[in-house]
Amino acid sequence: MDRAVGDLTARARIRDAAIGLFGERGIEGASIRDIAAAAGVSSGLVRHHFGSKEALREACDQYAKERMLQIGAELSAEAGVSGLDPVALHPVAFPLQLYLVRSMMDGSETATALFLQGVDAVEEWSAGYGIKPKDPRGYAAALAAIKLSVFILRDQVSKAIGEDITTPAGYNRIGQALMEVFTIPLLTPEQVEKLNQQEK
Amino acid sequence: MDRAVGDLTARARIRDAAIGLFGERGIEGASIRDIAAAAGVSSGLVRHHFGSKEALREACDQYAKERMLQIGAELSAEAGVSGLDPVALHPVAFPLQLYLVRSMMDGSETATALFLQGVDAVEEWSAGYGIKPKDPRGYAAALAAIKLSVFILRDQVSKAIGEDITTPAGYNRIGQALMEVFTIPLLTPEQVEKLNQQEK
DNA sequence: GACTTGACTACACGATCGTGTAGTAGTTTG
DNA sequence: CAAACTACTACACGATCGTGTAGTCAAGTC
Repeated sequence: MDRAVGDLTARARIRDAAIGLFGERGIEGASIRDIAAAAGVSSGLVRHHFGSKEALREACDQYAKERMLQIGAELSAEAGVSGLDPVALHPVAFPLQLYLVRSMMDGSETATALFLQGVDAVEEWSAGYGIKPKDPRGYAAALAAIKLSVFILRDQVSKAIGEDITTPAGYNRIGQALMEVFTIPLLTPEQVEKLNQQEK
Repeated sequence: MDRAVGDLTARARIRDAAIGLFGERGIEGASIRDIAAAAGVSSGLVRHHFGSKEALREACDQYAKERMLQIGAELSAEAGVSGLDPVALHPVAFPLQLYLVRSMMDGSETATALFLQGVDAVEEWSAGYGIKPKDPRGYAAALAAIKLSVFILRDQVSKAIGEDITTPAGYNRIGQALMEVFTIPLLTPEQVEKLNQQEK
């Protein structure tokens, strides 16, 4: 029988279902039986292919990481994009990003390593861009965290602006708003100096 | 017997233990037995005082919300602070903030309402501050989310900068870095315009 | 054609979960 | 003093969890 496009193997379906459910409900919140049901297989098959829940999670980590890097490479190849990469907004990358953040929050080393890699990238980019923060590393870490913030709080942000940011329209809107955060100086250097003195 | 300062009632100890464990491990990750053990009581007493896990969570939501607003009011009374409020950095507020974010991510209405309240505050403040974004609501939502991002990813950010941001020193450092994000314009309005045209 | 191998299911296991029940000790109330 | 109430513990319950075991079935191998 021919395999139609999107007609994945059971192993791939399990992995995709796991990434989806883990990302939505967290690692603890999604049971192997839930994942098996979502993939349309028995729970035993999950164990057969991945051995344990922890191993399944590591496989998801690895796959999500590779796909994210792959998508990022594709996007930066087809257009010279700026440091505020649009990877996170890519339709395929979206569930991957959700999963990685959840996994990261639950202590995944792979996901954390990917974050650190992102911080490195931001740091290099900002240096090449001519930005000279007093603390380049801290600056890059803050920017990297900010890039994920809207993702993590997607439900709350959606509710706040009255528009689902997981749709292209809402996504665009919050993307624009984020750009304005980076465009409008909220504080002048003088104000920062003043605040620093208050703290002492 | 006199009650020493900090010698809380069992009910308060349970609530505080729940906020701590829920915040660290997530709602699903912390069992009633864990919470009871952390509070030094039997698991039955948790049920006696709060009825159910869901009710315990709602009590934690309510308490955390009230305490956060209370701390915020105290801080803004003792010093006219700017819109980038230092509430989140207050030592007492820290575990409360951790809890609220977790609860929010797990779908708490109370925590989400507090977030929306924060967006309102940011929007009002930025308007009074003379900031004129094209999308004031989206801008405020993005800023509110950013304020929480460093919190949520505290472990990863700490690892990235090689310093624990839950300590005063590390906290100060990442706070400064965040201020620089708001001080240094990353994109000029012309660049934003250019990016918008690319998307179409 | 017998044998092996891998994909897959069905089912049972111990542990842990939230919850329910029964009962004790101490204080308050009439 | 007795009754009632509150704080609290011990323990048992059904459900669900991750995991383990046994076995089916089809495809490939010699």
